[in-house]
Amino acid sequence: MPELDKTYNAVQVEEKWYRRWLDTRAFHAEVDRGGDPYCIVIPPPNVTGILHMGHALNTTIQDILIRWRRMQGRNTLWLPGTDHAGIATQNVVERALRKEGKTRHDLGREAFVKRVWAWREEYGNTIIRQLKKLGASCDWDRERFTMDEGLSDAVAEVFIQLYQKKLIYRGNYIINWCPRCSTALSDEESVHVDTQGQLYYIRYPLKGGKKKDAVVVATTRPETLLGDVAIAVNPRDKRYAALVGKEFVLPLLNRSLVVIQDDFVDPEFGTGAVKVTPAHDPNDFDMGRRHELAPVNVMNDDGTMNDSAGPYRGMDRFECRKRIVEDLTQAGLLDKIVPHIHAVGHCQRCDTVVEPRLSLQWFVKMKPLARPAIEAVKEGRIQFVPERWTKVYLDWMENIRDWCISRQIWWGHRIPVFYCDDCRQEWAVKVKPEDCPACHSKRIRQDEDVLDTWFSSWLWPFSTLGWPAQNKDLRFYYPTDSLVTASEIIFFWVARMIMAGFEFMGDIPFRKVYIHGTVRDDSGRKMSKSLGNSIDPLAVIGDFSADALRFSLMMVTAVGQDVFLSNDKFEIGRNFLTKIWNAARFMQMHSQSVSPAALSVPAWDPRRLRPDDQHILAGLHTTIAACTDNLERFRFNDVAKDMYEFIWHQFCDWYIEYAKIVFNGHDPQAREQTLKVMHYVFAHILRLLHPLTPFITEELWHGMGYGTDDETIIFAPWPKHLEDLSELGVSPGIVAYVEQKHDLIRIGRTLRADYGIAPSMKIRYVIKPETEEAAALLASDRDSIAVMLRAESLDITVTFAPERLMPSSLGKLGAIFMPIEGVIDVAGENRRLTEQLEKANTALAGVNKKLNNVTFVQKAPPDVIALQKNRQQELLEKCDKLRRLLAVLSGKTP
RNA sequence: GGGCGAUUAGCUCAAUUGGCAGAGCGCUACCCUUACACGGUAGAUGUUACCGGUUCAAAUCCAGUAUCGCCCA
Repeated sequence: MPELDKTYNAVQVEEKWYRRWLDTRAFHAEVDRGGDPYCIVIPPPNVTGILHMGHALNTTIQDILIRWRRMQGRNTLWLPGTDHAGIATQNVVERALRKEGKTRHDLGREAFVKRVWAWREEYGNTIIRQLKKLGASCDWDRERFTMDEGLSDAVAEVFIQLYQKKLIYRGNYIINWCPRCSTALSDEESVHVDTQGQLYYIRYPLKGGKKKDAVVVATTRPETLLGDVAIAVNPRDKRYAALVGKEFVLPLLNRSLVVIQDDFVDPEFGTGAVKVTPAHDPNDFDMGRRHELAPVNVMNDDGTMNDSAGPYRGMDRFECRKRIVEDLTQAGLLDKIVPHIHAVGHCQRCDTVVEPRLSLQWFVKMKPLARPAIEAVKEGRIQFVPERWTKVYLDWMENIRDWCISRQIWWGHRIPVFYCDDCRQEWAVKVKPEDCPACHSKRIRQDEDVLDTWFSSWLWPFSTLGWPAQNKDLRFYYPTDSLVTASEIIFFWVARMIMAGFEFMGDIPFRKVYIHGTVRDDSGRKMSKSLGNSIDPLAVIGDFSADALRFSLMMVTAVGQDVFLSNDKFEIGRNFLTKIWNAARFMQMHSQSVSPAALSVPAWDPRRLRPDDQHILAGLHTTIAACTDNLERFRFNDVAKDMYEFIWHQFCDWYIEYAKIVFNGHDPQAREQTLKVMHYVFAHILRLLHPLTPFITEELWHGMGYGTDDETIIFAPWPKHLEDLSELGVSPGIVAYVEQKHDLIRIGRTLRADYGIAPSMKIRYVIKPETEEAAALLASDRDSIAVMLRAESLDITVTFAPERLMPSSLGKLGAIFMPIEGVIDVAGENRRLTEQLEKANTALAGVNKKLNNVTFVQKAPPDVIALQKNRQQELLEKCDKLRRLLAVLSGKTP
C-alpha cells in the first residue's frame, strides 16, 4: 500500500473522490435492488440561490442520514432538485433587463419567459454544483426542477382536481399586494415587522353640524381615508351610542359617512371610533361585508392613487400620506399625532411595504385539506423532532386560512383556466383547447396569472417520483422517510406537503420532520447578505475542507437549536481530521508485516488480549451503540461528540500510546495481536465516521487497504454493536481495571507536575496496590505504566512502607509514591494531601447526611441507596489512607 | 396582544427517568518525547438568571419575576 502523505491534502482528495463517486454512480438508487426503502427529498433550493450556511447545515444533516442508512443496507434514495422561485427569479431577470433599459413589457410575455429559461440554463445550476462540493450523495440522475415537464403536469393535474372539487375558487378578497413586484402574495409571504409609525387622530365633522361636533378616529394610514365608507364603534361603547346612525363628513372629499356598530371595534384602541375602509384593510373588509357597504378602492397596482382618490390621483401612496396630513392640518381636522409601534407587512422577496388591497384572485379552500393532516400529526404517524414544533404546526393548521395562489407575474405555472369571451364559459384543462367546449367559439383566452411557487413545492415528495403516473418508483419510495428543514418553512412547505400527501396520495408524505436551527453569526444575528455577516461555505471548504465544515457544523449544532458560527469554529473539524490522518500514518508505519485487509475483522486470539486491547474494544462498542442510537434520534451533535471523544481521547491518547510500547518491544506475537486489534478498531472508526466526514474516511479506507480499488466505504456495512463482548475476548472487570489504571497514571503525572519535575527527567515511582488482585494486574502491566509515567523504574509492592518523606497520592487501585532525591517540601506536601482529605471529607459528610436521613433511606429507590453506601465505603477508606499518608509525612509511624 | 423557546465555566453548549453539574474553544504552566505544535502533559474557572413551592433529593417538576430570541395577530 502506498505511503500516506505527510499532510492531508483535503482539497485534492475531496475532488478526487467526488468525481469517482459520480463516475461510478455510487449514489444512484434502483427499486430493483430491493431492501427496505429509505427516501429523503431535498428541500429544493431556489434556482436563484447560492449556497449559504443554512444550506450547508441542511445538506450535511440529510447526507449523514442518507449515508448512514445506505450503510445499514437500506435501499436509499436522496432525491435532489431546485425550485423555480417565481417572484425571485423574475426579479433577477427583470433587473438584468433594466440594465439594458428594458422592462418585461417591452419583451412581451412569451419572449420574457424564454429569457428566464435562458437565464436558468446558464445560472440555475450554481447551487447544485455547490451542493456537490459539500459531498452530498444525492441521486443526481433524478434531479428535478419544479418547472420541468413532469412537475408541470403534476401541478396542472392538481389544480384541475381541486378546481373540480370546488376546493379552488376565484373571488374578490383583500389580499397582500406588493406594489413593487406588482403581484398578490399569500399571508405567509407578507412578513410582519414591528415598525415605529404614527397614530393620526382625525376629526370627522358632523354633517350639517357645528365645527366642534365631530367624531375623532385614529388611523396609522391616513391616506386610506379616501376609501372610507363608514365610521364604526363598539355596540357596548356608551360614549358613542348617541352617534349611531348619524352622518359625518369625510374630510377632504366631503363624502358623507354613517356611524355603524360592530363588535370588532376595540373601544380601547385610539378613540374607540374607527374609520371603515373595506378595500384597504382585511378587518374593514369583513366589517364592510357584514354591513353591506360597497368598498372604494383608491389605489392602482403600483401603489399610486387612482381616480377615486380625487385630487390625490396619481400620487404615490406615501407622498399622498404626507399631503393628506398637511391638508388635514390646514383644515384644522388633525387633532394630534402619537408615536405608535405596529406590525407592518413587508414583501418577503423585496421588502416593500405590503398594501392590503381588494383584488380578484384564486384561492385554495384549506379547511377540508387540513383535517387529515391534523389527524396524522396528532396520532403520531408524522412526528416532529424536536417535538415542540408539533404545537406550532397544529396551531397554524387549526386556524388555517384560505391560500391565495395566484400571482400576477409571468414566470411560473400558468393557471390552466380558460374563459370564453362569447358565452362566458370558464373551465380548467391541462392542454390549451382549440375552442370553447360549450359554444365552440374561438374567442377563448387563458387566465393571465401564474401559480404561487409553493403550489408546485407542496407536491414535491410525490411529483418528483413521477406522479400522476403510477410507476414503481412512486410505489416503492413513497412515503418518504425523513424531511429535514428549517422552522421558517413549516407553514410554507411542510404543512402543505402533508395536506397534499393525503389529498393526492392518500397517505403521509414522510414519517419524521427534523427541524434544525437557524445559522447565526457570533453575536446571534441571522446571517444575511444585507448585514454582510455571512460566512461563505465555499470559502470554508477552500480553507478547511468540506469534511471539516461538516464535522464542525455538527459539533457546534445542538439539537434543534440555532447555530452560532464564526470562522474559528471550523478549526475544530480541521484539527480533528489532521488527528485522524496522523493516527492512520502511525498505524501504517508499523503495519509493514501484516496485511490490513485481513485485519478489519476480529482475527486475534481472544485469550491473549492485553487489558488495553480489551478496554479499547469495549470503548468502541459503547461508541457504536451510542452513535447508532443518537442517529436514530437525530442527535447529530452527540454523534460528533461521541466520535471525537472516542477517537481523540481514547484511541489516540491512550491506545496508540500503549501500542507504541508494544511496537517498541521485542514480542512479535504481541505486536501482531495489537496491530489486529488496532486495525479492527480503526476500520470501525472509519465506518462510523463516514456519514459525517465522507471524504477522509474513503481516502483512508483505501489508504489503509481496508477495501479493494473497486470498492467504496459508501457501501461498507454499518458497525454492529455487540452486547456481549466475551467472544472478542473482553471481560468487563478488566475494562474497569484499565479505567482505574488511567486514573493512577494521571495521579502519578500530577505528582510530577506539582513538584515541577521536567517531563524529560526520568524518575522512580512506587505503587502500593490496594489488593493482591490489583497487584497482579498492575505487575503484568508494569512496563506500559512505567512508560506512561516516564518513569526510570517502577516498583509495585503491596507491602511498601516509605522509609522517608516522599510525595504520594491515592487512586482506587492503590497509592502511588514518588521517591525523589533532595529536600521535600513538607509543608507543600502536607497542604496537598490535606486538600485531598478535605475534599474527601466534604464528600463523605454529604453522603453521611443522606444516609443518616431516615426519610431518604425509607423513600429513595434501593439502587440509589446502594450507590450512596458504596460511595460512603470508598470515601471512608480514602480518608483513612490519606490520614495515614499524612501521618508518614509528619514523621509518625502509621 | 397571544404562543413558543432560551437563560448552566470567559465564549458556545451538554447533562437521557429528578439521584456525584460536564465537554469543546479560550486561558495558565511546562514540553519541538519517534503519528500529530492543526500536537502532548498538567492546571484554574460554577450562588445552574431571580424569587417562592413540591420532594428524602431540583439545573431538571410547579407558580411567579426579569432579560433575550423566534413565531403568530
